Amino acid sequence: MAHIPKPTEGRVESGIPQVPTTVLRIRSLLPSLAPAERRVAQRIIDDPERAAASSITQLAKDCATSEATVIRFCRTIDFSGYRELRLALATEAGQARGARTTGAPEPDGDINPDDTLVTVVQKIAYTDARAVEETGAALDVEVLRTVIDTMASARRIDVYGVGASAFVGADLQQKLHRIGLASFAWSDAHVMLTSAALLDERDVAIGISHSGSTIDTVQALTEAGRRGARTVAITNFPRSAIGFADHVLTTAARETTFRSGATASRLAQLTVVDCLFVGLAQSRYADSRAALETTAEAVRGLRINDDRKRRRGRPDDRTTDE
Amino acid sequence: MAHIPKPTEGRVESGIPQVPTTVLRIRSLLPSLAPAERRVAQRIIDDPERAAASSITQLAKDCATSEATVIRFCRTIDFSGYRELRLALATEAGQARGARTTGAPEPDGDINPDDTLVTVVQKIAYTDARAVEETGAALDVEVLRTVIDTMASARRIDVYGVGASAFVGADLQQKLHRIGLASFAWSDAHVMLTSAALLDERDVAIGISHSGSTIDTVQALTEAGRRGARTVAITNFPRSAIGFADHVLTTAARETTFRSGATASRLAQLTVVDCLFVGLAQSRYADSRAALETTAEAVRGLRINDDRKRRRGRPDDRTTDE
DNA sequence: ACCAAGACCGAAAGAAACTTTCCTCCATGG
DNA sequence: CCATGGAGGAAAGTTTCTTTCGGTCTTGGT
Repeated sequence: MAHIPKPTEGRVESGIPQVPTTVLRIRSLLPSLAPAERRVAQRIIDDPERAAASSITQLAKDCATSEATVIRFCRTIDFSGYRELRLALATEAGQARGARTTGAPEPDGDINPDDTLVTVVQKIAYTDARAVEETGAALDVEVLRTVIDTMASARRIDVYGVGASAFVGADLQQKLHRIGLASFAWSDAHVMLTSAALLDERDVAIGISHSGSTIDTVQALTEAGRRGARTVAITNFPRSAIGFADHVLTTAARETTFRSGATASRLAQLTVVDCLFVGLAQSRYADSRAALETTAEAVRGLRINDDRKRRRGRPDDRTTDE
Repeated sequence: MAHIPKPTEGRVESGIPQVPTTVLRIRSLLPSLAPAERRVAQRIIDDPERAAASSITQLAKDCATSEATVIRFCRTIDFSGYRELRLALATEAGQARGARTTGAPEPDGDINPDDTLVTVVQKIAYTDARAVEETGAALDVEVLRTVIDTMASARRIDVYGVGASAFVGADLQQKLHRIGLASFAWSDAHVMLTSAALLDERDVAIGISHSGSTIDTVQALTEAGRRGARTVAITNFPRSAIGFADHVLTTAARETTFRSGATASRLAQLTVVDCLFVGLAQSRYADSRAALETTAEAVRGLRINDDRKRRRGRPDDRTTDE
């Protein structure tokens, strides 16, 4: 009989449509098998996943034959034994499953009132992840670099945002603070304006607005600009009112109808915040590292060491937040 | 302690890019493992495919431990034994391989001080997106459903979180409020406790902590439970101190060393918040719709209509936030 | 400091799964 | 009618997996 290569031998590593080579091989050898072995083969072809989950004893019984025959069968199709066959089957079953689900192209993203909860979770995770990914891909690194440089040397940094963007602003402020940059986050129209009025050429003001049209934020940023501060906008719509800023960092989130409640948008904004934060921390590495470690040390005592019956070792000491 | 689901139970089976849920589970339980078991876990995380191909004897030897420990490890992560774990790993390895051929090569996640800014942005977007995606894939929908039902009929909902998790809590509170659910978010230890003391059987308390060990949050949630309220935890480490909660929703974020500043973790938490929010909005469709529209209407006036020369019409009116 | 409780872990016995060996059965062709 | 050889199963042999048990090390409480 001509040599039929085993799955792991010289095989093309990446034909796009992955195929269950082992099952195919078995099928092609089917006619040349003895009756008892053929029963085994047939059963595996019928349901490889199930076969992978059975012990050799079980499989032999299912095929009304002996374990020895199964072993012989494994040898016939060029495996060293049952273990190896089983591993190959399990792997291929996984591939098949992966392909199956990957094939189902993602939903329109929009959520219907009668979607099942499983679908809802899938769609949310999908659109949220996409918002993050696309924001990263679309982010203008040159602008980012400029903003980072400007911030690194700023005397003071003001952050404006209302509604959901206020939380993003607060998050940014907290992070800046942790690496030793003086910054403030405001979400009250009056306070924003009064704070902006105190800025000058040495300062930076950052306005966060998904729509780019939030009056309070735009006004505060405008005021900051009038006072001479460098202005930065984080928005999904660079051509909106807030686009006048010196530097515009664009997010790429598409909110769907039902979820008009600022879901993907704030994740996209936070991604930008992460880029700012890490970029800054990196550009001021020595300072940041020290500051991060100091702050980490400070909150360490706020962790529970072992207050309940639980396996030893408290969760990673490294995480210093929340 | 709340039930921690096995890979095959009520869980979302398919974020687009297939996700290795077993490995994710192991990762989330890593900190709660004993030293010897942790070595085993680490080795599996490092190279699942190789682990799947090893016998228990081999694996034990590689980890410089006994086979008994490996078995114990399998039990800790809710497998019936080594065989089952091996099968799951083999299947996932297959999935990964199938996905790899189509997908892009993955960066190694960790950020070095001398990475270029472009690389930094790529890595951030990648890990952030992965955190969102994997959280969605690993989320236990049954638990989510229970939590949603409980919340929908609650008299009042308290949300606890400090540090970065405080912003997530505030975000959740804001969203709940928008669909007409009475809720409060606290981040001050004293206020948390006093608020928790006022809860009873009709109420729900939600504690948010990445590590699961933040003293303030855990104490407040404990107090709430003692008063009879239903308790919910959102954490990356279900076996941590906060795991006592009636219902545990697990996130799947891996913070990298440099970014120990709560980046991916809060995105993962927000993804869970989104699922809660949309799930609730959906289950109370009529009420939510009305409430959403009313609130949207209320903030509409806070948008700029056309205050400068700008191309298209103003961005989506539907987005009602920030 | 000392003891008790309990977590942790490996050695070894026991069970199950896998592999090899060997023997029987049976069809075939001289 | 008998040698021959392949198919297939029983059982012995080997490896892998699981359970049990006891020892060591912490930890928390006198």
